[in-house]
Amino acid sequence: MTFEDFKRMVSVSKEEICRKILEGNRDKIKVKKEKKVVENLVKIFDATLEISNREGFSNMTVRNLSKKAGLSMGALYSYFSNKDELLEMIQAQGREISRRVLETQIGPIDDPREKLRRAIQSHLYLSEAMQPWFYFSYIEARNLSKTEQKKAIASEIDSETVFLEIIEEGIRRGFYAVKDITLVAPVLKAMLQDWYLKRWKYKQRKITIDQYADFVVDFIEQYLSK
Amino acid sequence: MTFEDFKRMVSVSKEEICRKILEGNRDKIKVKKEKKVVENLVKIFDATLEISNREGFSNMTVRNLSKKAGLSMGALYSYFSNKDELLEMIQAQGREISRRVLETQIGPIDDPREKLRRAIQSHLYLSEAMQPWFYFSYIEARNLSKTEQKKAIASEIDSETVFLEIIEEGIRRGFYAVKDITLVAPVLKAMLQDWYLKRWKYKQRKITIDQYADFVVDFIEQYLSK
DNA sequence: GTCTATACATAGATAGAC
DNA sequence: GTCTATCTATGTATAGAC
Repeated sequence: MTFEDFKRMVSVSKEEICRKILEGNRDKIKVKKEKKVVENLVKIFDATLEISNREGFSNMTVRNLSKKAGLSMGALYSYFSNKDELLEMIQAQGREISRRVLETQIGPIDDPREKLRRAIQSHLYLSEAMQPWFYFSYIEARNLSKTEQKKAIASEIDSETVFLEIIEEGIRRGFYAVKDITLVAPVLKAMLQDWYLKRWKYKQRKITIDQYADFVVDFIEQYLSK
Repeated sequence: MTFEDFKRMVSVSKEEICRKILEGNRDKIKVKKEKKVVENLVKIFDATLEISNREGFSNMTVRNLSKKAGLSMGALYSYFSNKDELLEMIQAQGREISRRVLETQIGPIDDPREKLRRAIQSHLYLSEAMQPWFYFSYIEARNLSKTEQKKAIASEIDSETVFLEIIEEGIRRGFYAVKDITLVAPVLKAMLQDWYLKRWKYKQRKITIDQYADFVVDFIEQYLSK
């Protein structure tokens, strides 16, 4: 599967995402016309991600957001009741999509080696297709409330566990060498995150997503091979 | 060399660091008594790092800082002329110390394999000894002015180049396999950074710094080995 | 549903007494 | 060298007209 195939398969269009956000937040959003809501949510999240990823969420004023999104301040507050709620909505949706996509991508695969490759690839592809969301989620997690921070941490641990279990299965089935793998999943996560955290670096050096994916897979497999 | 040896060798005490900051900023700091300055700078940076690493630099108010540092707001402004300058001072000092320590630690070593190991170890040890500084520098780099951001990027590239050149030398001298190493240094950096960015994770799992260092060295060497 | 106008709080920064 | 008091700008959030 290429990156283009991936984008077609998983529905990560802005409208799609905003429709899901609406579903999960009917109580918080005051406006009732579904079409209108989705339309405006796209504007709001686009603007929020753009401003925040440039100058930080706490430096983004609602006035700035209003201007960039093309909605008045009053109108904005019909879609969220305060700034923190806006932050939470984006974070929650990011987690939800990650979990779902990863699950559907690797669920059916049996061979642990193939499964590991696809898990790495899917993770990178998804973070590429939704780069602003992933960057935002990582960087702004610190601005969440204590309870929401716990959810972010749980999500990180969760996706790490997915990798760990694939590797353990690979060892059990004799595909990988028997060795201490405590730190493999954590550093693998770090490598995957670096792709969207340091986009500037890889762009500048003209590294494609497939080159990066191949490298990470190769790197990990060398370590796990007997 | 153990972590304890390292801390004794390189002078990374708060006073030491603040004395260096004073040297580089005599023009910006209005107070003249050297002893007093160092004493207060320690309080100011301690408080800044503590508050910022918890809730972000932009969410830290000068009032909060004043309270935590035990100095009035008026007094604070004798040590920096505005909040951004405070940010820059910390960042500049972090870069300077990193560069210097890394250089002195690996400078004299000849064998590329030994050099690579020491570079990884020193980098981790330093980031451990100065964890709040490193965390702050990474996270708050985005709040710097465009010119200062360029310096931060240059510093990242610079330390990456150190690793790259050691590895190239290792290949030339026949210690490592001849293969494409374009992405080795970037992901190595990502792994080193993860240690101070996700302190909570490694602490919780009781991973020691030496365990982590050994793993990263092993991981990289497996990949580079013929 | 969306706007404008505004209330109210809190931010960064400084002046002038001590 | 340090403090308190205060200025001014800007922040979030809402009320009420359209």
